[in-house]
Amino acid sequence: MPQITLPDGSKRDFDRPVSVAQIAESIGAGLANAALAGRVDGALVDTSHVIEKNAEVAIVTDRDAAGLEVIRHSCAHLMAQAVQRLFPKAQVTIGPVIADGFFYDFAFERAFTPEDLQAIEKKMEEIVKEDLVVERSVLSREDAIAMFQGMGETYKVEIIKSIPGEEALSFYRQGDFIDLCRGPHVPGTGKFKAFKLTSVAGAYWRGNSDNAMLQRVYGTAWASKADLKLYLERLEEAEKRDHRKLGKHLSLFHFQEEAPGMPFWHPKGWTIYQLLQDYMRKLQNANKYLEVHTPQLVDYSLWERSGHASKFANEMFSVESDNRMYAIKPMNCPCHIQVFNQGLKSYRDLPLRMAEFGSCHRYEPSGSMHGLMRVRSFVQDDGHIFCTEAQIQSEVAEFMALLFDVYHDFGFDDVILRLSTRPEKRVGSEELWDSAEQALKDALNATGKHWELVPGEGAFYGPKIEYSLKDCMGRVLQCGTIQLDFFTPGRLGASYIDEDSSRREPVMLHRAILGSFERFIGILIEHYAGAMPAWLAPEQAVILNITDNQAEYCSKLQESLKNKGFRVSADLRNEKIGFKIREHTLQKIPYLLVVGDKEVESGTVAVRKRGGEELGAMTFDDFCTHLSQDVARFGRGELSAEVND
RNA sequence: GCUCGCAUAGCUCAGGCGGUAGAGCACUUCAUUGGUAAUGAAGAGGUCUCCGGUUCGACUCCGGAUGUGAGCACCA
Repeated sequence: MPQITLPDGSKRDFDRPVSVAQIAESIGAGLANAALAGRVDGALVDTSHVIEKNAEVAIVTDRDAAGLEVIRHSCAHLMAQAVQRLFPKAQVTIGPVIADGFFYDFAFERAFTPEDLQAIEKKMEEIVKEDLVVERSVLSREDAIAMFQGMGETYKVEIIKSIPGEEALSFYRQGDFIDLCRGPHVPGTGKFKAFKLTSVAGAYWRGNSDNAMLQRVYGTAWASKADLKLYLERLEEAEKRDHRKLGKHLSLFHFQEEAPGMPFWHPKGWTIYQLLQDYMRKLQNANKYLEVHTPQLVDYSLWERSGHASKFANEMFSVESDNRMYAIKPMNCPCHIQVFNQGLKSYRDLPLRMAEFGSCHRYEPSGSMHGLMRVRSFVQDDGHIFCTEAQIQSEVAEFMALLFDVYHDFGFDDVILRLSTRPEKRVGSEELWDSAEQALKDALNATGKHWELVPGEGAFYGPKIEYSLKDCMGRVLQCGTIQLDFFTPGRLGASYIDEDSSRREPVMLHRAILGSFERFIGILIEHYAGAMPAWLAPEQAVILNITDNQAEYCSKLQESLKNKGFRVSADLRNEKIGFKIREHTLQKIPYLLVVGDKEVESGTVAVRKRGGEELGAMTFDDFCTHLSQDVARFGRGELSAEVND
């Protein structure tokens, strides 16, 4: 006789085993209708799940994050059913929930077209109208394999065979469609209120590029039409912020066929680039980094010695000249070790922090390139710390403090920390890995922030921490990293003399905060929607005259502001003021300084902020103070500007 | 690299049973000197990405290359 405890603490007694749906019914008809699943003692179950013992039960509806997941998961089944009705030859494989939606991979003789997508969506609507009951059942492995074999679903057979253990498997049937699935699922196909198929693309079976390519159909599903609309608007917003689009519109950079994946930086974009680099250089100097500069072209033998050639030969650009093979450096660390190796090093020299803004090239696969986010030529805020094992933890801690400061200056306060530990294939003793991983864990714990463990994802030469930030659209972007390396220094002959006069190999920490400047600028453009905060804006202010009468005053004003170190231009064209305001607003200039006869007479400027706010007339000195204060704020807490077309 | 799209003026994009193309903005010139998101008029501007094929004729159809987009795979 189960006693059910509801989330509000109230208890209900039933005189026989009771299903989640019946519990919902007992509370109210509205809730019974809204019920999508149940949570019994913390575990998600179907509404048909029968409870025999005392339990804590919550009814899951679409107002619950878990309910939305159930909808999306079930929507993947709905789509698979629609696909199989339209294309009986299509085989089903897997269909998981992803952020904001779901996908389902099908094996089919041809690619789906956008027209197919429309037809599938229409068929899905039909199945929703049919309001089929979704039934859970349990089959033994043998029966399940026999059933799917009979249906010609060879991929499903393979999936079942790969599931370890001997326990029975659960299946979900809705009308003519049945799928292997852990569940839970919505009780009926009438529960879907808002979904849309968004795209189709190829995807390898089991994520392995040696396998067949399947057809992956992406979709999104929401609790209501209004939520779906909000989501689609969010996609549109993201499209407007696309750094490739804004980069062209604001004339920051361009790409062209002759240099695929290698940006041509325009004056404005390069201004941002240099400002960022100056900013990092100052911080690094203040944090005892020693900046160096090493060759871009290095004899291939160095890459053979470092071990890169054997693993990354296909990803390195090489140059033959004078019967010698050179590689264009894909990274700076082997060169930094060459600098370290000059002169005998003592333990007193450690930790030695070396930094370089070195131009690197990598032959990235053509399909992986994406605007500034993934390029073939880039510069990192790269640094290598040579230290002893005992110094690892404090070096990592100091690095992290610097990293959080930097991110804060850009308004990124939500940082995701991930520790990747020893992979299967690795070098170094277990004790070394133990202490290295522990040092990283201690440093992470010392931050007091939440961090995730990613087992087995470390590099073969050492564990690493990766730092991802969340932009204003909620997208997660990996930028910073610190990697321990027990391998490369020894391989390239780095050593120091320890206290006891013995020769030892230093540990090397590879580290970056921004990652590559290219990618980071791409991220900033999208984060700020192109409206860079004053400290980074390529043009901080534009002076606009009303008529030719004020031209001379404007030119002098511009000169004075430039002398103060501000980036200011003057637009003295014979155009109406409204026209100029519009043009420079679209160029997202932080401050527009309007000068008419009134201002000339009073020796002021009329200041208009980006976004339209009028600050009124100001003297030259007042404006300088205002702009200086704005610059000093960096991008801390910067709100995303509205996007104009 | 793989699957499927896309490639037309500086930019954003139309277009055509296969008969060598159009708009808006930008640009140039002229008029206009105007107070906070588009002053008016005129003009100039294109090997329709490249290389083959089919055809009397290809920007349009077919094949390939390159670039690019969405995914997948990769990311020292």
